[in-house]
Amino acid sequence: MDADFQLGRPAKGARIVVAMSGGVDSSVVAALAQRTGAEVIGVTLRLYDQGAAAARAKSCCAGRDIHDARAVANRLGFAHHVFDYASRFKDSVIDRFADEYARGRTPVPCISCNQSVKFTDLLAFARELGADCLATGHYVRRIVGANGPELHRAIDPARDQSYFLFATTRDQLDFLRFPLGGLPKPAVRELARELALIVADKPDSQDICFVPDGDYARVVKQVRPETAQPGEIVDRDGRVLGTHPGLIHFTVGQRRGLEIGGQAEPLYVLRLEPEQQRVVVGPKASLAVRAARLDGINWLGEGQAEDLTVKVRSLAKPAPARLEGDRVVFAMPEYGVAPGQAAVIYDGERVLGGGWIAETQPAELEPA
RNA sequence: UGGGGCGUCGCCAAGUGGUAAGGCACCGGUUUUUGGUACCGGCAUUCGCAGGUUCGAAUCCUGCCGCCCCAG
Repeated sequence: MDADFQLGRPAKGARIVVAMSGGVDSSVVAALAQRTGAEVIGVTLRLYDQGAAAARAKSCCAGRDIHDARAVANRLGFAHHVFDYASRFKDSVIDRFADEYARGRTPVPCISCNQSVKFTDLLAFARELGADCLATGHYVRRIVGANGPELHRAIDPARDQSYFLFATTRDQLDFLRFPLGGLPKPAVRELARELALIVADKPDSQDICFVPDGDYARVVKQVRPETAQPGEIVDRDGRVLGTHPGLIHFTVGQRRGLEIGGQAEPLYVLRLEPEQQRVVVGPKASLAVRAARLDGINWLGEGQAEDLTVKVRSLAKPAPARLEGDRVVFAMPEYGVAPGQAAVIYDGERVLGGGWIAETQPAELEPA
């Protein structure tokens, strides 16, 4: 299996920098890069202090993973560098993550990370190294069209990571390569086994990489202790139904953790009110959203396309929608649309762009 | 201390003689490079307590305890 790194010139003499997390995917990317005959330079970033995270098998970019990345580079025989980006990562990802929760929003740290540390800092560094491109293990496709490189969803919808890459700029896309976007995950693992890479059977990463045990609220409290404010859980009419240990434990659409029993149907978080430290809850029907206003929009398309689809979460199938200025209007109601999350806009398989959800409009009129 | 009603899992609640529904909550799992959702599984040998009747009671009887309402 060979991958096209779209170098635009003979691979011999070209230089490919590979962002290596220490996982299977980016390790295979490095192997594929080397197969082209180009010079490969593996780069692994230390993103946060190890400590508890280091012991965690499913994390990325901590001690264990750095070791693994290096082992892969050694085995395949190319240069490998480790850089400490912990300070930058804290400013751009962790602090922002905590600040968003403090504002009653629900952040997507993986997008912040791609936006800043990976596609700004690391990418600039790769350019300084005189590289022809920066390759990553993201499951997404870069397809060169009439107007330059386009971003497309991965072949395998179950692995597609385009949601996390909506903020990629044209300039960044120009330099980036995603050789795995056209491959099914099993093939990647198979290749890793063939190459006897130490990471071939490593579990996929999941959850937030810098949260060692899934307890993200603890991390937020560490960074912003003032966010641990208890408050009331109220219904849409303001009736107090219970209390909560802090807004940071909740997100729009969330059902579990409210600890309110005796209801005929489940209650979901409808919105967070940071000024009052209140969690507003209601039945599922009240969760329906018909439109969302976006900010921080990044646009990779040319002009306006019809028949758009939009994803408001990474997994979900893209849902039919249309664009009205900075608003996305869904053809069918969406549920669990949280401010702070991303809305990513597609024309078929192609990523046209996206933005951060600033506010949403309920599909049903709330009783005044 | 006259009358009436009620007491079934953390909450709501079905069940009036045949051997404890269901919902919510909670817990576990599946899925997943964000949060969440969804789905699957678990969750009262026991029905306020103590006796009694019966082959058999949460369901009938007696007493006690607790709560609520009305009236004094």
